[in-house]
Amino acid sequence: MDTNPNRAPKRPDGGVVTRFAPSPTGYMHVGNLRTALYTWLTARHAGGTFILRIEDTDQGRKVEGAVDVIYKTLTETGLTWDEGPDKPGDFGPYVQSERMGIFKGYAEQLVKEGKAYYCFCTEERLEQMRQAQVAAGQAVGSYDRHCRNLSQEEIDENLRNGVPYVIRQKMPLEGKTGFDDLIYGRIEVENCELEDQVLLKSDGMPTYNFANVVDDHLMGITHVLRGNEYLSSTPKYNLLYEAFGWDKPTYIHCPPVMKDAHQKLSKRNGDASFEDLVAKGYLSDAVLNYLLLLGWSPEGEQEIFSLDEMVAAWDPARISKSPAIFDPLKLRHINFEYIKALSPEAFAEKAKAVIGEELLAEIENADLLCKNLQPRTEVLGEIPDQLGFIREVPDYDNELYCNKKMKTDPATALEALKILLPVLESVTDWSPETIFAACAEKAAVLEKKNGWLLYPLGIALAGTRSTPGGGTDLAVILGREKTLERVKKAIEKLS
RNA sequence: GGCCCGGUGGUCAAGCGGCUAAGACACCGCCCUUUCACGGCGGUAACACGAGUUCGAUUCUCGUCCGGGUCACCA
Repeated sequence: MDTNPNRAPKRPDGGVVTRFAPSPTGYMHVGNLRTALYTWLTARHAGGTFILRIEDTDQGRKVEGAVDVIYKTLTETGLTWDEGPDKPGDFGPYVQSERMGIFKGYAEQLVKEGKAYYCFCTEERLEQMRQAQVAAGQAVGSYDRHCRNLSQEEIDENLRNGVPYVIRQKMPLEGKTGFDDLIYGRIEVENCELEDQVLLKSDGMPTYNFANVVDDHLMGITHVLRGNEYLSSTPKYNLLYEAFGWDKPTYIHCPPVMKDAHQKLSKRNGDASFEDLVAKGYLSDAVLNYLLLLGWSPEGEQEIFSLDEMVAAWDPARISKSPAIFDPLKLRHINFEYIKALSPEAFAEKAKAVIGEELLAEIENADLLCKNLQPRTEVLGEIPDQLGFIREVPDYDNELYCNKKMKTDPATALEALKILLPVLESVTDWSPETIFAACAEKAAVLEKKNGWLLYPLGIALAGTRSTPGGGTDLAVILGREKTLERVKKAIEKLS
């Protein structure tokens, strides 16, 4: 294995290279998606390279088709990647499980240089050590560096005898280690707080932290975006870069997306996945737009951003330091903005898909319905809730006819409907304009407000106060036959 | 517990020594109107607390409190 870092392919200097490195768990939860977005934006804003690396070394939770979910989500949201498992570049492989062979050499290089050492401690010894620490009232968890100063003879003998070992990094014993984070600024820790971390496990595989540093370096990553739970381990990352003499990346740690003040948003907490939101009728662009604003703010007042506008406006330094609670209500609103911006045709297509063939068949004028639905729809999946009246008029109380502003009550409604029935029957061209004109004309003759006549029509036709359209629109949506039939029934009910 | 990070209205947030402390969502009211919405206009509501620095602190420093993260041969 060639472990000479100078032999690894190098990217041209100056370009920003970022990477999104999800583990394939079978879903994309919105916190991850937000990280992907921020990472992508950081690359795109700088005209750099965005890499997709799959971290699939978590043997415990392999899920079939999980990688496809990642591809699908990124594709659907427009977060295109330049290199990835399906887009080989010069810095692959891009699936971590296929990279397992390259780490041992790097770890051994550090041993040779005296920056790391073989540790032959057994699980039992480590356990005893911890118990002793507890007994002594010391802080638990830190390795006592027993093998750090083994003699060369001891080491050689152990190796000869095939004693299992791990490779640990030698941490400095004194002083401080710090790093600069683009969001959090300078962060320093005492080196004595740092454990001699394991780089290579006894099975020859790298630990996550080690693999990450090596992979990021080999892939030429210049900006590392990740959750701020890594803030405490970043000094160790830096020490590793220093041990190898590699250039350190710019760190950009993002605060978490929360479910409430105490818990992170997670798969366990229910509908935190992108797929679920889309299934409920949120537009993928809207979800992405909401996520953009959850933990980041632009310089101006703009809130709705196309992908291109995001790229132009992006400034990672404006990422917030504190956690952000995911607010479904705000998401609804953003989604609503996107729905309103849809062309009537585009909306109708989406709406009809949700309504379904069966119900559609009972609607006389679906386009008019959709036109009325568009400004009343925040989430596509909730459209059917507004359509209960189409099949049949629900049971309702005649008190529904009371409306102060329209000056109506059951008595006036009966009067109005009786007047309306012949008017409607006489309409030959069953269009919204004609029907409304006929009704309005009648109202004028009666010297009543339109609402006095038409509010009762809406109740008669739908049996509910809130409907996608006024009385005359409902008449068109339901069709002539149903309309006349329902008006007659309502008159009976009121009589 | 040690170490690290955070703390502006209910939520997202602007602010980066001097402001009547933006804006958005939500909520309330009014207008528009053939219902409900959309839209328009207006309103309620915040700098966790205590010291210090300063002529002056939401902005800087320290402490307290609260919240989160992290302390594996897991990723």
